[in-house]
Amino acid sequence: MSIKALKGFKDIVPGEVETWQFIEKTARDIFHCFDLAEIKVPILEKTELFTRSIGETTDIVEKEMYTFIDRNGSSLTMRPEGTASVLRAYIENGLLAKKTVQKLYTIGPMFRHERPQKGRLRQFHQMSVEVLGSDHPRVDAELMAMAWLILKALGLSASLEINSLGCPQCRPAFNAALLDFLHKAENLCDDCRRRRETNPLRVLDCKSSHCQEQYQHAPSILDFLCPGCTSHFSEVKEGLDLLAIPYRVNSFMVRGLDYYTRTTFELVTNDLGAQSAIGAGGRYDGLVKQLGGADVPGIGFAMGMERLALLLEQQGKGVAATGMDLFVVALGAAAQKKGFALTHALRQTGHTVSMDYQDRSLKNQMKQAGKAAARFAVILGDDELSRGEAVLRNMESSEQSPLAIAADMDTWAGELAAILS
RNA sequence: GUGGGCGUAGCUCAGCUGGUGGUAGCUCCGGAUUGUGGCUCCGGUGGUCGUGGGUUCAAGUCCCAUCGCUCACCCCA
Repeated sequence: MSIKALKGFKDIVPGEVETWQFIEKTARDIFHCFDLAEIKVPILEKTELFTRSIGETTDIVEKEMYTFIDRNGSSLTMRPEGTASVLRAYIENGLLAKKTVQKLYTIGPMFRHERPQKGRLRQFHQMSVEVLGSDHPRVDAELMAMAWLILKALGLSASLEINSLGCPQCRPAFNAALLDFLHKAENLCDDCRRRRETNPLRVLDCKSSHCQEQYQHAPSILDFLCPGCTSHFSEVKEGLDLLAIPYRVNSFMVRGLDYYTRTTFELVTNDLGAQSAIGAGGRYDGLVKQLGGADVPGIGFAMGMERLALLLEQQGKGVAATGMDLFVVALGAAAQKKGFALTHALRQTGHTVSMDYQDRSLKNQMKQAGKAAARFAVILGDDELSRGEAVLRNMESSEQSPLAIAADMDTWAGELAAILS
């Protein structure tokens, strides 16, 4: 039995990778428009970084992390999300001192040891954005607008749901009211009874229609927000209105990580099976300080690249590989040598060129040229060579014309390059 | 961690109440066209039926185990 990739780990092969490149390029272009800078951070960190930021009692930390003991005895973890690493880098590199508001993005793999299913892998990829140094509500609105633009540029649509989780000042009162409500509620499902004790906020997210019915009368976090959080939230909404970004307030929306404060949001779709979120994020004003940095507010979000790629493929918007400019068809030993040199010379002019080295039949080489979606073919045979000529074939129109071979290879390549451009 | 579905050629799949693995489609290679791709036609390569046990005269088919994939729960991007 040959060795296979690990469960939940996938190869992204030619034919699929073009769609990924499209997603990444589209996002990078938009990130650039919003003046974000890229930051590349390690995928391996000390375990403590994640337990401190994500929260000890979250599912991620409790049962999903790829954690192992290093040779020197320290506990390391493959990052399950991007924010913690980026904030660590932000603090460690003193980026605060270089710019009061840092807008950063990073793209790369994340690791969570879950059971794989549609749109969910153990190694998955996110494009994530962090804006550090401002708690202005327009930053929140701008970030959501940016996520919205990326989806739009990809030709996808999703609905934006927003909520506010309040701050350490106002959330305790809500938690108390919620707990009180939940303990009075009757006939909660088993999951909700369990969650009521572990993470009361999560209960509101229950999918059981019976539970949801009861939660219609649950206290809303929005009624408990302190004046500061209330006005912040309404300014976020005003910001979205100013940019004409449609959204829906979902006071039941909760996030899976402990560090969120105030604004949270999700971009949701119905087209991904059980998975609905293609992007999500929120504000985390206390987190930088909690990780040992200055008291700097921040907000971020991440988009799941597998999910974006899945949606694009599903909607027939996948991206095909681009064809090559020229395929060199060579017949016979002398022509092979000439073609080999021509191929190299043309590549140096910036064109995509290929040829076959197996000395296959003309028919076969033409077939390869067609399959590679080459725009042109140059046919080099012994007859032509002896006359100092080759044949240039336009693969789409099937028109052919003789092509004089210049004595100097670079000259010839230059002439051909001009035709290709 | 829990539950459902599925493992037959490189890919997509037929294969009935057990009775010799399919002229199956696509791909690949060759030919029709002695030097011209796509379309068509013809031929060819390609299989430990996931693995290991069991039942049987006989197992791709039935039973058990195991591994893998997949969907869903939980949770999440």
